[in-house]
Amino acid sequence: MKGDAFDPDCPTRLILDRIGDKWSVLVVLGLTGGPRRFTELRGLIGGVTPKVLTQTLRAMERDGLLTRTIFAEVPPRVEYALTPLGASLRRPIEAIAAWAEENVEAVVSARDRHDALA
Amino acid sequence: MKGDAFDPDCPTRLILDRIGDKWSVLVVLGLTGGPRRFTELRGLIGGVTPKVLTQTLRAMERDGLLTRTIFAEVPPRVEYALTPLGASLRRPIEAIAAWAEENVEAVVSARDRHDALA
DNA sequence: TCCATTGGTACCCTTCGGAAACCATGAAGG
DNA sequence: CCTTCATGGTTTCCGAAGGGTACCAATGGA
Repeated sequence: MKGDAFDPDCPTRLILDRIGDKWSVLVVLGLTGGPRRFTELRGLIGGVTPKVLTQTLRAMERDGLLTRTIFAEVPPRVEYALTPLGASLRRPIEAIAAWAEENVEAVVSARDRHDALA
Repeated sequence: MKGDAFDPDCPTRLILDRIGDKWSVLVVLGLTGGPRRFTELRGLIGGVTPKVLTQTLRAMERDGLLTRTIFAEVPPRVEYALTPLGASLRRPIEAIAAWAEENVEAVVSARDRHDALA
């Protein structure tokens, strides 16, 4: 931690913005079990619309986090798979997810307590 | 990882959304060295506007991640400090930040390569 | 009297995320 | 020959959220 993440022009911020996208996090988690097709991912990740999923996947492909492979078949088949770079994100992301699961209750009760005296 | 983070109604998603807020991450990092005042944080975190910083701090207070202490002085003084719950977020957040710093170069070069053939 | 400091608000505008509808391809079925 | 179906998106529209700038209240000090 060199602290330069505070500088808005530091590229590290750029990464935080990408990870800050909740869908990217879920895509990484969704692809940990191996390659998946568009519709598969769409079903796996509840609540994502096709437009936003496309945007997310394109951006992650652009950043080298995953590959997009088109098979010239009918009906069309497109597979998404994590690159080694994308796979290396799993560990920190799972750390966040684990924290979330452990502390959901504390956060929710804090929120309820706060709302109670509002 | 129970996998229920994929369920949009799972409270874990709620946490991911909060962490997904890039400003929250930077606030946690900014408060690791001890309590700070509003203007201090504002200066430390480059590029944040007062409105958004206020929103972020209020939401984090609501969720029990930090405390907001007002001193009845003139000029007014307000200190923000991490709660134990908020402090426990440091470890996973620093893991993400470390990943970002290690892999910034790879991501940026992937992006450049992609843009080159566009 | 006028100014400076602090911790915000109020206002406005641009952008982004989300919902719903639509589309091109081509094999398969009738 | 015409229709149907599946896939992997795209297009359009809308409301909400993000962000920039200006401003404010309180009070001590010059």
